[in-house]
Amino acid sequence: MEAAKEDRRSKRTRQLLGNALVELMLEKPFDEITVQDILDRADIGRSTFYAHYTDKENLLMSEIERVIYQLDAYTRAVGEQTHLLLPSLELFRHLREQRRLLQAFIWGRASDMLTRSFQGRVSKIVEHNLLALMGDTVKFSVPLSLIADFVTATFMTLLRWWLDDEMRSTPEQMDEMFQKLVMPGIHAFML
Amino acid sequence: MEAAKEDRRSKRTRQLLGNALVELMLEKPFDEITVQDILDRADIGRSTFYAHYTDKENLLMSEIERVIYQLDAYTRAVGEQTHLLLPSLELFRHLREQRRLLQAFIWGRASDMLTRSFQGRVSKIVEHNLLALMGDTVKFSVPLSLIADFVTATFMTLLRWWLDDEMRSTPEQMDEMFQKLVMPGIHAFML
DNA sequence: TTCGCTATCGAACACTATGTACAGGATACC
DNA sequence: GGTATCCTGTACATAGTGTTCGATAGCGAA
Repeated sequence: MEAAKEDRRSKRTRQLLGNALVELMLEKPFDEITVQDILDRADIGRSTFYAHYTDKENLLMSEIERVIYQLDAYTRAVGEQTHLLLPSLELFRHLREQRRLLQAFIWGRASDMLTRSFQGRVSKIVEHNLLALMGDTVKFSVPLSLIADFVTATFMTLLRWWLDDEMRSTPEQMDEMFQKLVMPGIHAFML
Repeated sequence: MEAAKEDRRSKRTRQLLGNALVELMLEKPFDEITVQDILDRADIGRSTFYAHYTDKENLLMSEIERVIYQLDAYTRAVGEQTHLLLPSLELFRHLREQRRLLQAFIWGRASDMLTRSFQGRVSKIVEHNLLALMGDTVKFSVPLSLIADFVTATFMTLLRWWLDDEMRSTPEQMDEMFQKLVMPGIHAFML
């Protein structure tokens, strides 16, 4: 929406730094990675790094935001489907393309930060769809936020399991498992 | 079972350091806590710290292990109850007593490490009970490890939600929610 | 192509935290 | 009371962080 004009050099630098971090996170945990490591890998000068980011953490966050943004754009492109709590099939399909990136976060022990952002985003979708889905006719005997957390956590669990299993299952199979695990539990709380 | 004889001084030192860390984690995230902070809070000399622990992380881990150990001892005392996947009611009761400690881990952003250890321990219980519960008569259409992960993740989600909600619900209510959320989903995968 | 602007470079620097070493004093154990 | 063990305080080497600045190179617009 803004920053339409970014200097080629800046863009290049940011990309190099981001890629370097991801590569390194495939090799060792995030907090064992030093700024110097990133600099060497990206072949970028020290002062340049600090011209773009305040921190290692700052760089990590900006990478996370990129993932979330793409995920967001994707779900928006897919359109609203209020017949489901989550467009889970589409999400699994989309995330399969991001395997390398997701793996980096998990190997790099930065999965909790990813999960946190993820959780925030996915929870919103779930709450929104939950409301739209049932108008005012259906109520729950527990807080919506808890339902949303449950749905999200299950999704994340499946995602992690999928990655550990080297993504052998198809997105369709993952989606089926997800629906089967999650929906019956939720129905138990409808009034 | 071993190390029955530990010098009073050592024990005291370890306790002071552990408590100091927990106190500090109630105030700020773990990786913003410096060894010096811990030393000041515990009023312990620098070299003494390194005589006991190699690291900040090392100290954290030993605190986590203490929690897990207690949890383990508790569930063992409660006895095996194979009519359930998890002695969840007992766990909720037990964990209510540990509120301060749990809160420290969550506020201190060290919840992922706690969760990891927790997950490992709880998953074993679940897998064990799952097998004992159904002998060879019942099979699942998905790997047991996935079921275990699902159960554990849901438990952890409820636990986190409970803490965020300042533990307003009773252990009994928590247990009921847990059972309702988890069991229907699992039945869907029984063959 | 030229010109002005901005990003990058690299080296130097101050600062903070880490982990180690050691000698002298205190405390626990038997 | 004697001895082993732990604690203390200081000093030090090392490593990583974040900043500064003058020089250089690359960009984009006229």
